[in-house]
Formats: sequence, structure tokens, C-alpha cells
Amino acid sequence: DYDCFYASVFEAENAALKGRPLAVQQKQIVVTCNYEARRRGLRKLQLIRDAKAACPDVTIVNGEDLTRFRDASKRLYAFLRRFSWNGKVERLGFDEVWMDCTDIVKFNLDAVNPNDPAHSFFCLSRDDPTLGFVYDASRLAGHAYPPEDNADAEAIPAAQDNSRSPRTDRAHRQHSLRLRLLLGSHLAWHLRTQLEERMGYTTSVGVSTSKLLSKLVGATHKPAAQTTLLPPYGPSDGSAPRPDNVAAFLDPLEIGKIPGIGFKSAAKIRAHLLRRASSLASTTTVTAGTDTVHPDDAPNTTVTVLQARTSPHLSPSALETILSSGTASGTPRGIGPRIFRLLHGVDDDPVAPARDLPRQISVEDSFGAGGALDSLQGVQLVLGRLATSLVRRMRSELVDGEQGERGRRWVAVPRTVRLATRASSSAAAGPSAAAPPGQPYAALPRASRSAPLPRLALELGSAADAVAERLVRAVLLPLFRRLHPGAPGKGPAGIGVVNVAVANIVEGGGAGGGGGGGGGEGRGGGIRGFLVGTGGSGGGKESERSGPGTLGLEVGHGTGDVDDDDDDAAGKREPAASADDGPADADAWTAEESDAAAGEPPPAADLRADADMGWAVDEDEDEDGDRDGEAARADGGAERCAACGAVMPGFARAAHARFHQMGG
DNA sequence: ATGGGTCCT
DNA sequence: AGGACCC
Repeated sequence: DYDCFYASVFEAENAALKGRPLAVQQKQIVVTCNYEARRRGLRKLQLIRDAKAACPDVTIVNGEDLTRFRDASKRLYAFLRRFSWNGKVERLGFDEVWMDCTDIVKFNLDAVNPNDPAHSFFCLSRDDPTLGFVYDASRLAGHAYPPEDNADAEAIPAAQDNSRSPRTDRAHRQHSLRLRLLLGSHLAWHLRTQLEERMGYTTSVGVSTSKLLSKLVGATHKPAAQTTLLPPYGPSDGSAPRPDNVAAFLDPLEIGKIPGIGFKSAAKIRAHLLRRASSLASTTTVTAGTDTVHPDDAPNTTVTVLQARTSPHLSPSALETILSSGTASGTPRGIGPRIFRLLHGVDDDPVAPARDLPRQISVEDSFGAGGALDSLQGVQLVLGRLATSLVRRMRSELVDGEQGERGRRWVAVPRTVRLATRASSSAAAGPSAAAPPGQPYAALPRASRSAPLPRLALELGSAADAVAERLVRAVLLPLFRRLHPGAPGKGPAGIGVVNVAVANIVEGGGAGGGGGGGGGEGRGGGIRGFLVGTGGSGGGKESERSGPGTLGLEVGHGTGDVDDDDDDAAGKREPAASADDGPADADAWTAEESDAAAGEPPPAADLRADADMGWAVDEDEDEDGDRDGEAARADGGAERCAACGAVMPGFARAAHARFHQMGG
């Protein structure tokens, strides 16, 4: 976790900003600020107005363009990846990374000097024994979760202990775990030092055996620090009661603090528990100042992990029922058992292999209550800007070869383009403008429509804004009309957010006429399923999926989950398709359009006129097969589509219109 | 709230 | 296409 990442990026760019209070602004809010600003009372997600009041001399920089953050994040990620042996390096957002260092730690465990652990050498390469650093293996680096575990003496001499006599299995495992975490702490220290010295970023790191625990423990000491969650990890077996550090660490946390238990889930769990608590004579220890209140009205009460974990009403299956209730479409099956395990500190989710390609690229802009988008001209301008930066993003992330070079080619291509909008909060206020229950904002929903990405979006020959303009005509405006079937004469209602995205990104993508990535044998849905048996070291059969272990450890178990199932939503439609699918087919269309438009982008005035016409079209007309056409008569038997400007023979009009209606 | 992302149904 | 989660 890079400390206050956005602010640090600005500080790295401009050293004069360091040490002074600095806030990063997006629209009306401070999205993050450095620690000097926090010392003076600034907070994340504070209104700019409040921030200025709290600290008049704060420096405020605009961070609405994420380019510099994305670039810095990539550089840091690339740097960290070079330390990994197994490639398990997973990013979350721009400023968090998990690394599964099980293998590196295991390797170095054997290299600890048993006679003089204080002078050990941590090897960072299997091949080059000189690459690494000297460290003191008799001490932990950084903070520990139960603070000040000064029983260090017991911790160390590894080889000696191994040769000693009877230890219970459990004690042995605990000791081994302690050792591995200790090595993990030194590796973390080294990585943090390197990150700071070579890249200029300070970090906060957690060392434990799973993503869950490492993340949570890493948050306990914040700027420029690290924390290791020490064993024992399991519940004590009855005989010799010892503290379970996992439970001790998690139990006081509010359930919503557990990554994986989001806003909705936390609210449902709280409501359920509170209902139980008040219906019974409240024997439970739920801290509710709210006896007779309806649970929905009482979101202020808190429920801790301990309370949830020990509640008889929150079995895995009960949780499944609770969390799947209502309009919970996005909730995965098995959520109940999963949350249950999280509450107990159990997280098997493996650190994902490092990825080079995004699964989606999106660009958005938002408009405050004052400046809500309500004219078509406004919409077109915004779509044009967004499309331009989307095309640039696609090029920078999916094309290899330098700007000027001839060898440029798409490493992967998106198959889908999507437009999403959200009403502005002022426009959304219906007759019942009452604030939703509970103080947390009720996020307005977005609506979206998607279509196949036309090939013209992949033309590398034209400038990004020229491609963008064609993209707007060809798909974005039609999608917008589908999203906001405007009554004739009046513009779109107030729009607060516009988002344009490409998704369904497949590797290879290819150029040729068939449009198919890899096609048959090579690989169907390239990006998705790998993680086969794992090479690693390892004798024999155990495929080391090495789930949990972040900067940490934990032996693997289970098998790599090879994903060879049906997925191919993308793969299936790639091959062939184009020629015999009839005129409505996207590929046929885009080929034509791209030919027609390739030479000369139409002037802007043209674009405006077309779109206005699009808006004037009545809904009723759309249902009429003949008049529904976006196609208007042009000269000499050819017709021009009012929506996208494509020129085509008359017989193609109906199919072309159908294509637009289907989202093209 | 911002401007992004992930995965699942 | 939407909903949940994450930053």
C-alpha cells in the first residue's frame, strides 16, 4: 500500500510540495491528502470548502486526470514484479499490491545461519547467490501485531530446534510459521527500502498468511511502516490454552472493516443481528442504543467481528440466506460460507498471477448539480472528449511498439464498447426526495448499453481524436439514444455521470478479415484460464497453488483451478462470422464504415446536424420498420445513415437500421 | 463524493 | 445489464 498515493505522486514530481500540506482535488472533494495536511485536520473525501476552512494555506492540486497516477502505479508494479519468483503479484486499485512470497521465504529458511542467525543472508535470486541482503534473523523487522513480542529468544535457532526432541506437531508448525513470518518481515523491509530509495515512495505493508490478514494488519501502522501478524494463528486446542492472535486481532473490528464485507452485506448482517437481539430479551451483547427501533432505521449501531462470529444466527447457511435476500443480484453463490470464514480469519483466496493486460478500460466525467448535462450539444462534446481519451488509453495499454514506429500492433483488442450514464442527483430527486435511511449516501444507479466495438476504433493510422469522432457517430451516439430515448424536442434530462468503456479484451485480437483472435486451436479465451499445474520447484505431484500468503507464506494446498470451462463468451463469436451473417452483422458494417470514413472525417457541423436529427426521431417511428431507418435518402441510389454517416446502397438500409437498434 | 477497477449472476 | 465488491 503506497502511502496517500495520489499526493505522493505529486510530491515525487515536485519536491517543493513535500512537507507542506497538500490535497488532491477531484471536482468538489479532496480525494486524498498527504500526512501533513491530515495533521492539520484535512480528511479524505472532504469537501474542498471544508478543507480550505480547516487549513487555509493548503496546496490544492487537481487529480481528475488519472494518467500520472496510473503511470506511477505501473512503474511501481513493474518494479515489484521483478522480485517475485512465482509471478504471484496482484494489484488492487492503483496503490495496493499483494505478493505471495511463500517460495522465496521457504528457500531462505534453509539458508538461515543456525550458529549466528544475527548474521544471515537473504537470497533474492535462485540463480545468483550473491544477490540479496544481510539481515538479522534473530529479530523481526518492523512492528508486530501483538505489540512487543520480546520473547525473541525463543523464536530463533531454527536448525537447533528442529533437531530437538518432542514437540507436538502443532507447536512445531507454529514455530515454523513464526520463522517464516519473520523472514517475510525482512523481505518486506527490503522491498520497502528499495521502493523508497529507488522509486521515491513510502509504503505501509502487512505480513501474514493471506490477503485478508496481511491487508488488515498492514493498516495498523500507517505511514511508512510495516506490521507482521504473529502466531499462533489457529484457535488453541483445548489442552494448552494460548492466545489466538487472529481472533484477537479481528474480533474488535467492525464487520464492515473486513474486506469482502461491503456496505450492503454489513447492513444486512447488522439488521439481522439487531432484530434477533431486540426480539429476544437482548441477552446478546449487541451494542444497540436502539431497542424498539426498526433495524433499517438503525444503521448507526455497530456489530463487531466477535459478535458476528459468535452469533448463533449467523451460520454459513444463514449468512447465505441473509446476504442473498432482496435485490442482491451481484452476490455470488457461496457468499455465506465465504463471509463466515472471513469472520473467522480464514481466507483461501490466492494471490492472482501478475497480469499485463487490463480486462476493461474506462473513462468518465461527472457534472455537479449546477452543471448537469442536459443538452445534446453538451452530450456530444463530452462523448467526444471521453472517446478521445479512451482511444488514447486503448493505444497506450493495448498497443506495443513506440509511438512513431512502424511495428505497432494491437497486443489485445476489446470486443465491446459500453456507454453508461447516471442521473445527476438533482435530476434524480423524484416526488419523494427524502434522504435515504442511514447517513451513507444512496449511490444512484447507472444504466448502460453496449455494442460490439467497431474496427474503426483500432485504426492506428489516424489521430486519436479523428478515430474518436467516428466512434462517437458510429456507436456512442446510438448507444446514448438507446439509453435516453429522448422525447422529441427536448434534450436529455440532467445527467450527472457519463462513462465510456471498452471491455471483453481478448489477447491477440488479430487484424485479418475474419477478425478472430487465435481462432480454433490456439486458445479460446486466452486471458482467462491459466495457472496450470505450476512449475515451481517442488517434487512430484503437489501443484502448489499456494493460496494464502502475502508477503508471506502459508503452504499451498489444493490444486490450481484450471479454468477450462465454457467461458468463451468472447471466443465463440470471434471466428468466421462476418461474411455469412448478413448485412446486420457488425463486422460487415464496420468494414464498410471504416472504408467510407477512413479518408476524411466529416466536419463537426455535420456531426451536430446528424445527431440533432437523431434526437428528433420519434419513438413511434422506431417501431415502424420502414421509417425507423436512421438512413436518409442521399443522392444517386446511395443512402447515408443519419446516426453514423455511413454511406450504403439502399437495400442495406433496413439491416443497417436494425444494426443500430441492436446497439451498433 | 471521484475516477477508476474486479468478478459474478 | 446490473449489482456487489475494492481502491
